[in-house]
Amino acid sequence: MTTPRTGSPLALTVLALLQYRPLHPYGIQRLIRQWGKDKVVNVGQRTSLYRTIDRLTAAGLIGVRETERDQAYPERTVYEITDTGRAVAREWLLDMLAMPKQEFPEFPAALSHLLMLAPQEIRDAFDRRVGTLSEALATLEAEMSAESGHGLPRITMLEAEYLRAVMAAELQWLRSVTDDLRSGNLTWSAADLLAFAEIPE
Amino acid sequence: MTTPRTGSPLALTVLALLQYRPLHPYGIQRLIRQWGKDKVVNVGQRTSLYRTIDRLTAAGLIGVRETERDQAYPERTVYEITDTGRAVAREWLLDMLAMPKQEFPEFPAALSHLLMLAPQEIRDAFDRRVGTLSEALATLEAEMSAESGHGLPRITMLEAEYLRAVMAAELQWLRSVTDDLRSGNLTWSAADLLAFAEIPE
DNA sequence: TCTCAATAGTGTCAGTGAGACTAGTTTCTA
DNA sequence: TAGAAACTAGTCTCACTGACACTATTGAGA
Repeated sequence: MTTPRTGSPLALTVLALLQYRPLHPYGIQRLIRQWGKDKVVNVGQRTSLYRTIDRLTAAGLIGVRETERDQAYPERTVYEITDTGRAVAREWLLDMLAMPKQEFPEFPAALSHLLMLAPQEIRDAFDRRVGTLSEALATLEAEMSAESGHGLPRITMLEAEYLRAVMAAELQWLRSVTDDLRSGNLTWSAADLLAFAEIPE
Repeated sequence: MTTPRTGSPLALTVLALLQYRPLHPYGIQRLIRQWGKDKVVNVGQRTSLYRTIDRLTAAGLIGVRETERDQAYPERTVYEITDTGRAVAREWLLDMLAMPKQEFPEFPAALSHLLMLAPQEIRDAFDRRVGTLSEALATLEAEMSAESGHGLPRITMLEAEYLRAVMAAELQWLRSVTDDLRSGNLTWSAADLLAFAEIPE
């Protein structure tokens, strides 16, 4: 009956959706996709969804509404949120908004080992990254203008705005670095390497 | 003997450090901290480090050099990288650089549920986030200028540059949103909420 | 008619993250 | 100088995530 220490994105989303109305797991998954929230929570792995639901149930944050049988599909358990669930969701949300969490995305980690590669290889890799990243940015912006054209208020698109801001920053940084690599503005020598590799024991 | 499908930041870092010289696990951990790489790989949890080392050993990417006994401390197993390890590290690195990975940080997920909160609560939460985030940015910039003053070449600070670019973008976005919230430029009504909540079944 | 996609759920494994626990050693300090 | 704190070095468990595969049924399209 203890509430999980930290609300994961998926757990928060489940609680949030159940505040609109009771749903069965598959319905939650569909709704996440329909509302485009699959950009910010990973619902591709249904295992996680079912496990999350189990945990939330065990913690008393959600409960079983009914078990319906559509005589066509497997049994579907419909869940609803509890009062505790409503309160906890608010707490989690406030916490996740106010306190930045140290996360460890893989790109900066990779960046810190560039010395393993030749300059040419780095350029090629960065070029490829710029390519896929700018495509993704274009897609995102298309979706955003489609949605706003559809009359959706801005408050429902803040997460997309944020993603756009961060992606744009990454792209801009990448482009400036590739420029510097190409122009010879960013070079390093074997001597640098050795100096850096002076390992204190 | 199969190489793990995907190289985690930590696994890559272990391989990278062992290219400079053989090390024991604790030495790896210290080196990560000394070189400031603990900003981009999570080495706080030593469990992961030991497990990663076991996996790399099982995969033949690293091997046991020797087992030394300093008669003071527990036994220390010293590992060294293998030729396969060197090759795999390069592959992983190129892959991680070139192909952006879909990751799911919690902040955008939280953003997508702002409708659960009152405008005032959102403002407060954002203000707190701006506070801690700008402190973190200041710290990072201080470290960067210290390092560059210390004569370290730019190539060794690219990950810090990247982090700074992304953090700055997040801060700028946050500030613009809080401004809009305060100025009344970003509002929403119960009607918006209902329209948004029209759930197709 | 056959295949494919969608519906709905289960299972297994690898890996990460947080934390506690053991146990010896050096260093600071009251 | 005794005791506290911090460092060295490693183990263990638990909770959670992510990837992938498997079972079954149904409806739609080629």
